[in-house]
Amino acid sequence: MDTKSLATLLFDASLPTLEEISNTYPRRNLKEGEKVTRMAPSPTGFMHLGNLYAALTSERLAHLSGGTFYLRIEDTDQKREVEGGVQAIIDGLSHFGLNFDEGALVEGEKGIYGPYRQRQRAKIYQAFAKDLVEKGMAYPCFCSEDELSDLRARQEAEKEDNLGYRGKWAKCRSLSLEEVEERLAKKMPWVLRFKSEGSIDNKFKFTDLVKGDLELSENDMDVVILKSDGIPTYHFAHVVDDYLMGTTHVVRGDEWIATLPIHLQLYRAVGLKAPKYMHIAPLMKMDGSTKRKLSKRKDPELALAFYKQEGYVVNCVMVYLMTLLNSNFEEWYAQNPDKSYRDFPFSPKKMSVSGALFDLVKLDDVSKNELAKLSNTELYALLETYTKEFDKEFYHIITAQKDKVLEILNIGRVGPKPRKDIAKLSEIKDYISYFFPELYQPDYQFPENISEEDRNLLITEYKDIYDENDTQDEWFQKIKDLSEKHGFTSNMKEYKKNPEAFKGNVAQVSTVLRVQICGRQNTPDTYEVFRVMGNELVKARLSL
RNA sequence: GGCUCCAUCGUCUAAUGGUUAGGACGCCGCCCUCUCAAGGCGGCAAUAGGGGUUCGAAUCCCCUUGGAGUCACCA
Repeated sequence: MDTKSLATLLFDASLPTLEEISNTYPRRNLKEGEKVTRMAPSPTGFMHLGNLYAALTSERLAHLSGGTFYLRIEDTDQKREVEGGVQAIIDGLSHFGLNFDEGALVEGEKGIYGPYRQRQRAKIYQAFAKDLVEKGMAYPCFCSEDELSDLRARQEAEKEDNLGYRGKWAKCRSLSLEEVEERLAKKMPWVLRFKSEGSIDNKFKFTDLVKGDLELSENDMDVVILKSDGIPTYHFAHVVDDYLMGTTHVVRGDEWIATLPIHLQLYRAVGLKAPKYMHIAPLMKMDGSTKRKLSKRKDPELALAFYKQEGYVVNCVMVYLMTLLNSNFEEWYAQNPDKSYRDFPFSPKKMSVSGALFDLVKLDDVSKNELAKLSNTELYALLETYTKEFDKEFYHIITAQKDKVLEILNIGRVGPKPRKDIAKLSEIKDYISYFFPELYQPDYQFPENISEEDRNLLITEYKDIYDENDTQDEWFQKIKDLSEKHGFTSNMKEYKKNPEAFKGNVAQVSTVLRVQICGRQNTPDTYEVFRVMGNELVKARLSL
């Protein structure tokens, strides 16, 4: 077979030479230990927590080493592409604080290793493919979809363990130059297949930075490297791009381990050095009684957009993801509560080899702790941004009374043990609604052991004695006095010993006042609440 | 089904052949307390099963079972 002629037959003469290509893509000049990683999504317009998790791993690895994190768009499958998909990816990640040093932008791109959109790199892949054809390592295949499914059917009938276009089944392997010419003349569509010399019986060892030592079989399938539209498959594009763009560490989901032998084989064939690999375990989710990896199609509630909409604060989500990423992060963070997750000495060695279940309850706990660290002004700023996008009504209310809202958010926030009762921004509206007449929806559930008569008496008398200038001690003394006056003890210990001796206790009296004024049974410290609420509103709500 | 990987409380995990199998979340109880949240103290809760190797196994080996992933002109 005259492979040079075959190559000329198949490819445009205007393709750049490999030398020209390597001149356009200089090797990166990296310092010792400096890493270059990338995120390489297909622009399907949908990102979920699992994508963010993988992106965070890549980003941390690069930036902790002083290296580069870039974005490459894998748009080789036009069918799956969604309008605005690139925008969704970039917006999603930048919302969560992950920024790219180079690569695709919504419009255009930055960096000298572009284009960063694979479809625009068609000629580059074709040049490498042509070279493989010339070397006799790739060949055109004219098999139709029907022929391929026939092939699979025959293999299954023969109880073949390894299905696929390989060895003796690869009939286009043996096409002569004339036969190829003839089919080309008939305008038959073709794909380019890599001619595998590997054998499934040959095992080799491979060291993955996360998974450790793996024993894999050589690939023996003649995989498609260029599709009939001249665009490469993932396998080929990955090999070419990650070399040319100088990726040092490929971080990707462990579903790629199965095809790793293909990639290593292709690297050898094109004569380029393979990067290091980190195959990370995917985030899992409970589906009925079994767990499975997060899916774009099945788990819309895990979309990044969903978390934003729910008001999960970026830093909280990131801290939670870090706890999943490195088992020793939590301990480190507990000892360094004032540091950013970005300061954590993340290590691939500490990554889990099997997939972790995504735990919303734990995320809430992490979030409450994080939000408790914020000042009232910081929390207000987050709330303002959030409500502006997702709750216009509330946005107008809080911006019109910003000082009041700041005071409300400050209740129980200062001091060594700040309240931890907010997990996400969407909860704040209900949490503080009773301060605002326009949101107030009282639910009057009074203590059942206090008669309506006593209750009304307590409320009416309290209205007369409440003074917003009282200190906390004076304030509470008044409530105690009021309680005692009507037969409710202010001594909780006494009450516990002998509840029958009293009508009730001061806690119940306080609850009456809380419910009457706040319209609910649970609030922060009512002294603070009443004070922030203001004399006028407190007195108004005490008016029966 | 073939191949690859994985297996410690419900969940995330620690324990590099010698620990009383540790922590965190959740749950339960008690304390504190004007309610709630927080906080403090305590409790429930795990080495999938079976064989080896060894003075000694969660840890090393084998088998079984279970789980995940993958077998496209998708990535």
